Amino acid sequence: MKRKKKERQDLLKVTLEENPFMTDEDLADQFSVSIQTIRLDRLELAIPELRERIKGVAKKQLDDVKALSPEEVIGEIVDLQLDERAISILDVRTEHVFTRSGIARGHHLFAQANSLAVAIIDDEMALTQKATIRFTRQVQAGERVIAKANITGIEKGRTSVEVKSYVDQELVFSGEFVMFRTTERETRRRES
Amino acid sequence: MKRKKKERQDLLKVTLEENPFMTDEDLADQFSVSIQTIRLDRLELAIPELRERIKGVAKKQLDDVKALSPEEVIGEIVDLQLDERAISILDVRTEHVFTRSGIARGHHLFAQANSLAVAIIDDEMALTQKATIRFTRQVQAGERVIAKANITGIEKGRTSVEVKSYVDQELVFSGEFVMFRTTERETRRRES
DNA sequence: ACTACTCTTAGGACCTAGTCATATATTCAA
DNA sequence: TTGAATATATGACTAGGTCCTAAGAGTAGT
Repeated sequence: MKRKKKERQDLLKVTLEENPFMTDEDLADQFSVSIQTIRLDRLELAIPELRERIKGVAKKQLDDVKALSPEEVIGEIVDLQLDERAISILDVRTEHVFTRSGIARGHHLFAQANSLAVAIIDDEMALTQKATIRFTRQVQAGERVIAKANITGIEKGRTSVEVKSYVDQELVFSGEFVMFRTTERETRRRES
Repeated sequence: MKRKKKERQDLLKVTLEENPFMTDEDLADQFSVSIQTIRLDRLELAIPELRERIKGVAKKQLDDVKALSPEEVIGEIVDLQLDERAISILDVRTEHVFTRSGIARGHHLFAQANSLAVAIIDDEMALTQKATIRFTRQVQAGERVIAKANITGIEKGRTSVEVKSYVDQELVFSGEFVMFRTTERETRRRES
């Protein structure tokens, strides 16, 4: 019965995915096999023991606290022509998506676009003043989003940037950003 | 030396808060006392052992994922009337701001507003389809942003949400979100 | 100086949820 | 029926604790 083992292991995998807190004993009970069999299964599937499992989950949790954006830019900038155009890449991973649907949360796509709009500005500082955005297609985990920004207009203190994001040539996001720029003569130096 | 013990225990507490992964042995080394002393300290402070600690952290993580609201949302929701209004609070900290200027990056304010717009929807799933946003005032680290969302219109499959964010009564952000909603008749149940 | 007290350290028995290695039993398919 | 795959059993060992008892160290009051 080759199928029996395979079946059990598949089930074991998903079972532990949605409830990592089960001991080998619990699992043995559930699948009506011996503890040793469960251990062998885990070994074959390279699933760590309970303690390591929950340690992993806990570590992730702690990382998530920092989450959203330690770096200055969301996504990796691969091309940058100041005051002209810029391109960045964002690999959508599980932490970017809704757990239920697997669809990327809007604010990550926005964050990528917004970061790019900031980066493209050739000035000391750039802030988003206004934006009109459109999410045209859902993005799943595992997909790579390429955002392309272009300057569409420069007036004194104000710059318009258009950002279009694609997954495989397909438009998933577009936005029109109005950026505010200053030349570092802002109200600064307020130590308190 | 009554202070010595108290001091150590206080330190122990904060140490474990920011790094729950330390064993008693690690802690004993750090404080140059015996393991037994650490155990006594934990006992007095009612701090559980390593395994229970990380189990707690991990459980929280998993709950958050399941709960859909708390951690899926940027900012803490303090009021929620489904399909009516919602309020969330975001404390802007150093990781949210540009290191140069100390001004909050737009996408965090957007993320808070977007999250709130998602949370307010009384349906299985909600996605942002379109948004027009405006950053009306810069937000510094240390400030508390209160976002208020109101439903402004519901049609079948589409809901308009208005979000206004304030720091001390002062408007810092406003946005008009068009949300897409579905009722969980998604492709699910694929055992393989 | 002696006692009283808190604090600290030490030791042993036990626990859980494993590890690894070895041996035996069961099952199935050729 | 025999051999390979699969399953189970057993024993020795581990980390990171628990709980309990006992004893030493430091300090204060009388």
